Amino acid sequence: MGTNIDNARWEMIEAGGRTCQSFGLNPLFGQMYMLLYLSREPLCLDQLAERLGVSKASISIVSRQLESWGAIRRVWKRGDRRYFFEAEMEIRRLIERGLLPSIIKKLDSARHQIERSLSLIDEADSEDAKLLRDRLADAERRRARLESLIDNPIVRKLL
Amino acid sequence: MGTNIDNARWEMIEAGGRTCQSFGLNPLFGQMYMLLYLSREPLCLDQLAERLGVSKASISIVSRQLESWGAIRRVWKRGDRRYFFEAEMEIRRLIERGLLPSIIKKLDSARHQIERSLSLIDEADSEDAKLLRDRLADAERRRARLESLIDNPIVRKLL
DNA sequence: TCGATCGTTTAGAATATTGTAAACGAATCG
DNA sequence: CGATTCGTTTACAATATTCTAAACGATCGA
Repeated sequence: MGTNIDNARWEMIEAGGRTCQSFGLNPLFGQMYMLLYLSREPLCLDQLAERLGVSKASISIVSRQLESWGAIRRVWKRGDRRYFFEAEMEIRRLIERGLLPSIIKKLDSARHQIERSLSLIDEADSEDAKLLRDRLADAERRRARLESLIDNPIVRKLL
Repeated sequence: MGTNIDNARWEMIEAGGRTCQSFGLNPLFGQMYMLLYLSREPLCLDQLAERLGVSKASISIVSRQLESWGAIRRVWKRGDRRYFFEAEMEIRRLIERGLLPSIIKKLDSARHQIERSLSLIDEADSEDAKLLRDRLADAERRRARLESLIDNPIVRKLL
């Protein structure tokens, strides 16, 4: 009956890959996270490569990216030179360390761009300039609303 | 002083492209939406192609995708065979028609996959099966939480 | 110190995405 | 009706992404 378990696990891994792909990411991100998420124990690079059927080089690159997002963690076993990866199980930490910082960064860069474009037309007084100013102000209102949504304590709690 | 206005607009268009790119999307989506968002009047395919410096074929494909997401709208001028596009200015509508449906679809497909994997190991009773069941149940809890977050009236209002 | 193991880097192959020109069908107008 | 305009489709070129094998440096143990 091991086959059914393997199938169930593998389908989840594939689904994780497809989900990542649908967000424009390398499917390996989702596959690797899911494999670790469903694994009893942490896995080393070679195990990850073997089970996902890709080279160790890919695993090396993708795993460091996943780690930088806080989605997986590096752990050591004493007396073993290798290191192992385990999935971050606390979704809150994953969101707070990985997702939110990147969104906040984008929102910040958007604010900078809007301000910069506004300053470029500071002295202009044409109809076109007025329209552009209006639209940029509107965009800034949208942007600020999103920002406050993220900071909202109620929303934070729900995450 | 038309140059400064053009610069301000073009920088916003480029920023829109970069934002889309950072989400793994074709930059043209962001560029095109931003161009329409900052435009006084709706623009036709040829105008979009000319102003963004790409072929009409690309515009044709990308515009229909944007339209299907509810990000832009098709409008007609009487006595003109061409049709024109304008940006959807109501961010709420954009979220409700474009973003949320796609998220809901993903959450739904995730639920299906979890259920399917659970049913595959229905009869299994090994330690591995138990662990997998636990993890899948945990994943389902996460998923359901996200779903309820989207449905939460407080959150809906904030959007 | 030598050989083995481990993780990383790199050069380039394989693949997927994106963009174009040209062909096309449909609608419009003289 | 032709001729023209408009949007779409298609075949293919350009580009970007993803993956691998091989080389590499570091570390450990014999």
